[in-house]
Amino acid sequence: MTTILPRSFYQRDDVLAVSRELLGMVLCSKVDGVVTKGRIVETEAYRGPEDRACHAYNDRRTERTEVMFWDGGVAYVYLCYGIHSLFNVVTHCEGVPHAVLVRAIEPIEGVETMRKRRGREPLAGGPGTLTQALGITTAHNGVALDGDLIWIEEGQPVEKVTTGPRIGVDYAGEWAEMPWRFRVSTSC
DNA sequence: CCTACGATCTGCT
DNA sequence: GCAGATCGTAGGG
Repeated sequence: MTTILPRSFYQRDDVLAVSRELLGMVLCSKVDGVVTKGRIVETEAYRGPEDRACHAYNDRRTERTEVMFWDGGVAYVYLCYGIHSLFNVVTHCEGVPHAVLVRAIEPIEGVETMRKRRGREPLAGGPGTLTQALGITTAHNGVALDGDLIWIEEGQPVEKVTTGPRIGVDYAGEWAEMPWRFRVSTSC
């Protein structure tokens, strides 16, 4: 018996808590009739409008960032470097652009399909590779996370979490130093 | 309309 | 360790 995270999980006002608590949860997709799943092991929180590293910094509301302003519980998928689709979970309520970037997962189900989609290692150890493994593209931008395309299931509790600054946001000044990156600790 | 650049990955050194 | 790939956005003219 598996439990799918309800929209209320995402709609809370603390994006840092959601980011941390997503560790250990299971990100699932159904694409081309195939279900693939992976355990979330790394996330980053983005807290617009005050967070300069966030696309929606200073309430910048455009066609791309629009989804971040929606009510929590939908997917924000955008293209990075013209190549990679990056998957985020939108949190908080309508009008507040908070989101959590999923940076890495550990394959659980549909591993052969992931191998086929990727064609190389690592299977899903980065934000751009995990979307490829799960078949997630920008076509999924705005889809509900309690639907049957993309959803997140409750997983095993996480033992230990390490935090640190977010990756690739050096341009964001003091905001780049915020310890808003969360990882499942590999050490004992 | 036009141009600069990015929440990355890969292959080669 | 580093540069090139590659194209949708955003912002300025």
